[in-house]
Amino acid sequence: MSRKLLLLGLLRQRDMHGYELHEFINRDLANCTDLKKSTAYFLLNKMADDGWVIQAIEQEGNRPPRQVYSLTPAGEAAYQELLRTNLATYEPVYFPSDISIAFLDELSAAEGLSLLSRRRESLLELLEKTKQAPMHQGYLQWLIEHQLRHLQDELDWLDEIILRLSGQNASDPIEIEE
Amino acid sequence: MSRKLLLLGLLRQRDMHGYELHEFINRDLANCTDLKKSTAYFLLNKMADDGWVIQAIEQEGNRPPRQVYSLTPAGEAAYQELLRTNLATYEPVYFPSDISIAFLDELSAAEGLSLLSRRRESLLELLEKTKQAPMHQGYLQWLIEHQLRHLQDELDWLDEIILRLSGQNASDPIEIEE
DNA sequence: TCCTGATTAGTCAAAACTGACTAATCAGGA
DNA sequence: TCCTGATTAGTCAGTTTTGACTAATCAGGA
Repeated sequence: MSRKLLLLGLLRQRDMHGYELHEFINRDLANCTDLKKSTAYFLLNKMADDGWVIQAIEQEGNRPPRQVYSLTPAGEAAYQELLRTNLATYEPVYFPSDISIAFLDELSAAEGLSLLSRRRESLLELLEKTKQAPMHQGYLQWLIEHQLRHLQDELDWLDEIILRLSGQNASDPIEIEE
Repeated sequence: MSRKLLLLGLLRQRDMHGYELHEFINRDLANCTDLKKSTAYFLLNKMADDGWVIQAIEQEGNRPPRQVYSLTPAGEAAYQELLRTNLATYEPVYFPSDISIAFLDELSAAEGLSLLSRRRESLLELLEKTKQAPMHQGYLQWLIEHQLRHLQDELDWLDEIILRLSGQNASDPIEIEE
């Protein structure tokens, strides 16, 4: 749903072809969503079937022809509705990397710590990459700021559980807090 | 990947049938992952095909027979590997609810604020529900704690952007920060 | 006893998503 | 000029995920 909203919102600003949409999203919005090329095409086709967008064939110079998409009135209406629904609801997110935390007691504290420090590396790398993200106009910048805050919070949390684990002997019973 | 790890990890503790697995995950781990029933069955079948688990037919009383799953040695090996990979990497998450933020300039500040306050309601509700989550043993509790911290951070962020938006007149140009 | 609605335990077709592949064109150096 | 590797613009078959449905059994009250 949010992916469709994104595509519609971008097409609303100006007509684009599929590849261009995908390029923009993957270069400039990589830290906000991950939309694979084939998914973008799939959604565009679906929205064309539903009459939300129309495809026009455009030929530029010698290059092979390409599909340029633009919003229809129905697409504009869908956009308005999706925008409001998305704004008004909070979609929960889950942390796939948390699952292994649940099974930490299968490992020695030493191995757990060593693996988690590799996770820390990988998180740090992501944080740095996000900091390098190009500046955006207007509210787009907020998305990056949000992700940045989130990654910082994640780092804090990871350090916290590394600390807890460090204070524990492998054979000690696990302490459960109230 | 993390879903398979979860199923394997649970089956490792004791044999279960599909419905039981799904029940446990949806009741006790609802704030850590969302695994639909049909997805659980799909994954279990796949893992059976791959020789990670075996199905045994169990009949209890008069009830219709059901498939009980248990780990094979190959499943145990897969579990060990998935556990370490999952622990050692940080999987990024994206916020589907952020997409509409990017298009906030399409709305008047008043309408944006009203929609965001409904979002705040929905987030608050989720936060309360998560606080009500039953206590868990050992590291499982950490997952809930993580989700709780995260939701609290999300609330802080939401309040921050509501504040920023409140200070803005609908017709003012958008301020971009350094 | 019979009926009703909740619980248990799934199945299945359809929808959504992805990775791997194709094929053209262009830029640049040998 | 010709060759090579990068860029552009997709397609498509396969995988993953889901919602809607089925069908049995059980608990409890009328």
